[in-house]
Amino acid sequence: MADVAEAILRSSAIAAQFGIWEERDFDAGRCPMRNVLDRIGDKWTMLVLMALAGEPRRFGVLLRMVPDISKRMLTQTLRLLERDGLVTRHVFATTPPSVEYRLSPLGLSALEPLHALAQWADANFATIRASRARYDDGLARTDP
Amino acid sequence: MADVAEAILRSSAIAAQFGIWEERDFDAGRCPMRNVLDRIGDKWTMLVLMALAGEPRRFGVLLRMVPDISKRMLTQTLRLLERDGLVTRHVFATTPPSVEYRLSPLGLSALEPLHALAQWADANFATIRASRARYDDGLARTDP
DNA sequence: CGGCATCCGAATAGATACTG
DNA sequence: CAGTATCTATTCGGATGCCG
Repeated sequence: MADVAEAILRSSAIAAQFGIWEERDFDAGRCPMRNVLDRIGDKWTMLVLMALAGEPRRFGVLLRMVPDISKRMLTQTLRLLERDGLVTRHVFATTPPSVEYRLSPLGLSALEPLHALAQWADANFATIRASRARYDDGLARTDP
Repeated sequence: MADVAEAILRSSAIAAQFGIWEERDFDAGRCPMRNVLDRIGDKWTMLVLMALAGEPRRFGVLLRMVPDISKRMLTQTLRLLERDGLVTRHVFATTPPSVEYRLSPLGLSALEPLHALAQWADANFATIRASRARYDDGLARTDP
């Protein structure tokens, strides 16, 4: 029961947050949530952050760790993370050159909410899949 | 200092999570995080969830609350949320018909990690903007 | 009021080839 | 090794019009 009460409180907090953002209008440039989601919500960012969570990684290592990502997309993702200050880039002037990427303190701090989200996703994915199956089945039966 | 240690712990947990998901391969259909991010990471889902946080809302109300969303996108977003079981749809056979959407218990539970993410976004957005400005400025100066 | 169908331009991302 | 450049296929989303 306590968690229901907490959920209600949270929903009020979210609703209030929505109100605040609404007043400042939701212009993508100024809304923090839209900005953050635009970044971590894309196809690869979250996987790259996770791959960097344990220790710094070199470009080629990341390329092999993150499944199916292309060099083009990995470069772009890393550049955007670097631009936002979540990741730092260190070039070692060896031959052949090697470049290491690591999470900044800011990037590390982002792992907290992202981990919470990951936990929720893991805990509720089965339920969601079941709901999808029911929904799709319902549609399928009414159609033919 | 304690929070640094916690951050390290979290990063290990994330790295471990990555390893688990990696083994089961990250196929979009089977990876919980990719599924969840594919949903809440799109342009409108988060805003719709926030608009529904406080109380149930009718379609037309949502259309006015969420800035710049079109009927097409609102319908699509609500359908996907309904399919995943985060939102329930209630039709009232009045004339003209009215349809109410509300968060399910599952949807309510999702607000917790999302709220954490929203807090992080709000707290760190200024830092991120500053980082972007520095980065862009650095690029601008080296170019011409 | 609450949708669905269609069209079309814009944005995304994969494939491929080339470079210091 | 760590990128960059270019081209193209696909996806996304806005606009519009129609319906119960």
